[in-house]
Amino acid sequence: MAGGAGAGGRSVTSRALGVLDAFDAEHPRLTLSQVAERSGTPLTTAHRLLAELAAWGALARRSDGRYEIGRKLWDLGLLAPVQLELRQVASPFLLDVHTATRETVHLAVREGTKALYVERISGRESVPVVSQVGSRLPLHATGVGKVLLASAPDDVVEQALTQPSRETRHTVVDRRLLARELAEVRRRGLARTAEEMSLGAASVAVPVTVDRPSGPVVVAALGVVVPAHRRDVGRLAPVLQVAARGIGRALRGSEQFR
Amino acid sequence: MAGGAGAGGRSVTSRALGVLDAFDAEHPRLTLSQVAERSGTPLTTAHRLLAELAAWGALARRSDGRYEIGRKLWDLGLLAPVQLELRQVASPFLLDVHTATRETVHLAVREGTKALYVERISGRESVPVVSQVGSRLPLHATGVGKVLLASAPDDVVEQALTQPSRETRHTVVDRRLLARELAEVRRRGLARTAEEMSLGAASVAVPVTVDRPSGPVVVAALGVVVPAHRRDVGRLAPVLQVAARGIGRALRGSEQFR
DNA sequence: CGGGGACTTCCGCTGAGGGGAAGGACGGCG
DNA sequence: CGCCGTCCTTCCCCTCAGCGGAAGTCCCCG
Repeated sequence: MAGGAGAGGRSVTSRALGVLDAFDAEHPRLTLSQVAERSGTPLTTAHRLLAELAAWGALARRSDGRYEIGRKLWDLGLLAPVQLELRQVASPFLLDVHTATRETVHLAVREGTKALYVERISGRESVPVVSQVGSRLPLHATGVGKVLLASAPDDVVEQALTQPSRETRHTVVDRRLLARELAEVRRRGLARTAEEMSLGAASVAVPVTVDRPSGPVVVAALGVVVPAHRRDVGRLAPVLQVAARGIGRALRGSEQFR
Repeated sequence: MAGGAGAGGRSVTSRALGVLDAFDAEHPRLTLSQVAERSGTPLTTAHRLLAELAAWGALARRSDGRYEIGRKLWDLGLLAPVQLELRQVASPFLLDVHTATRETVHLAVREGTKALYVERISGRESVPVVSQVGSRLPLHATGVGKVLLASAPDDVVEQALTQPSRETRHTVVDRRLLARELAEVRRRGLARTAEEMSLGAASVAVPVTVDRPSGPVVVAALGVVVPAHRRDVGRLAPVLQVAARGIGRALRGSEQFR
């Protein structure tokens, strides 16, 4: 093929994959020109690549001309063993928590300076929240995030406390305050937030810990999101802690998860 | 690029995607040579493509040399709006059914002559079953399958009843018998199976119906899987029916779902 | 009715990529 | 202990797949 020398310089098989990179959680449906722009691919090339990918089933083309991820990538994606073991082991426990609370339950792991939500259960009466399986949210503004941050290496904490994003008017962005909160989380083994990520929602989260020869390790965080006005938030902690301990126990002795 | 003239003749951007085709539910982890063989790609080429895909994050390479689907494809796959609306609307109802029964709950749609499982909830005490989100199981051997088949067009029924696969020794493979069962399913609005897909598991399923101007249309099937020895299977039907009706009602007025 | 933005089709030139060949790295066997 | 079979990796030359500029089509909007 020619031209490749142009801008960017993807080395990955042609630009095909670059085109897929244009799609993300904020941009799940794109028009031809959006894809071309976002991926830095010349329009003509993007046009052909999209057509090929669509023919293969990786993308689907809607009647309005927009492209979106298709069945084939969905299928392939489901085969990815992302935290597979953790999710399988934890799912029943999340259900238990949901049954007990009727609220939205989350399981997240730390990925860099983000909380990656790997499992989620949400009922009809639960508060609507942004998180979905696959979401990555900031560590400093969510319950599970604070729990994960509290056990993260210093350099990660350092990064996370540098210019924390303001998500709502309640987000704690003061470095000292956040540091103090983290200490508190470590001491109590429990994190709380109140409308720091989305208005109307509060959360409680606890660490999921596995005992290793070298000592206990936090491998995930388990949390519930409740309406901000709910007063009995304290009641939720014990339920979470029991579940988290159950998960930790169930994980022990199993393969590694990472 | 050269050689392309070889066997096969993929027209999709190089062979890169062909290589991904080698991965499926039965073969989620493959070695280089397996990929090469399964995709009909020369070993050398497969080697390079896998390396490129791995560098991009589409694939991950395990320490044992096997490749598996990586984080990137997982992310992309989650963006696919496969039955998105149906799943979002139905999830809370599945939770309700699970809460009431403590058994594995499934939501499936028909895809050709297969039942595609689009949502699933499974608790700790539930019977272990093969189905997962993304699984495709035969229509004639599962509860949700029978429900979907009962409302399928004639040619699909025709195909499904031709050489039905034998999954266990209890699978009904006799054409007349299956046809009679379908009639029964239509009449009662309810399907049952007993160890037809996996030993030890029985199931009950009902259709999820949406009222259209042209009349009611079955858009999905809702089912539970229970231990084969459980005697009160009849008790489950009402729960399912209430939930199915709830889903149908919630779906009405919303966009279409294919 | 004319201008502009978005999409589609064409096609010639070229360097990206196909894949044969050869070179490790194991591991089992005689 | 050396030989051979299997699997993975590296090299590199030749070729045509595919890049992308240009021109054409559609449709909306003023």
